[in-house]
Amino acid sequence: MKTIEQHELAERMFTVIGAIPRGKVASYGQVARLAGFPNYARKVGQLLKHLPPESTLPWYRVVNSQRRISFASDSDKFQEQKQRLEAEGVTFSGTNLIAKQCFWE
DNA sequence: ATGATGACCGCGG
DNA sequence: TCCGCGGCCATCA
Repeated sequence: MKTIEQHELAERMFTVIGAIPRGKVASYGQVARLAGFPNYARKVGQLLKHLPPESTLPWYRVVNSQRRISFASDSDKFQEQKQRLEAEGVTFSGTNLIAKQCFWE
């Protein structure tokens, strides 16, 4: 993939993520597709991973296609993401499965 | 150059 | 629902 497109890819993916409404979630794959880069779900994760801590981007509204948080359930990151989502009204089942609150069906 | 590693995905069993 | 497997694509040792 060309370098110039890399920039476009990141820019568009951030735009898409920023468009996810409060209380709703979207999967990595969906973000990639809507950004115009199907098959780049892993890239989304890679970008969020390097996101600066002070970023205001709602990274926590991105979960995997199984409607689950992609961090180990015992990790701090998992707790943080879950807490942020619950603060917006997102509900989890006992097995940490997120209720059907996907932005894009 | 090559193989391992991810904040992944979809299909089966 | 829970696993395993193959496919996917960039990054790094």
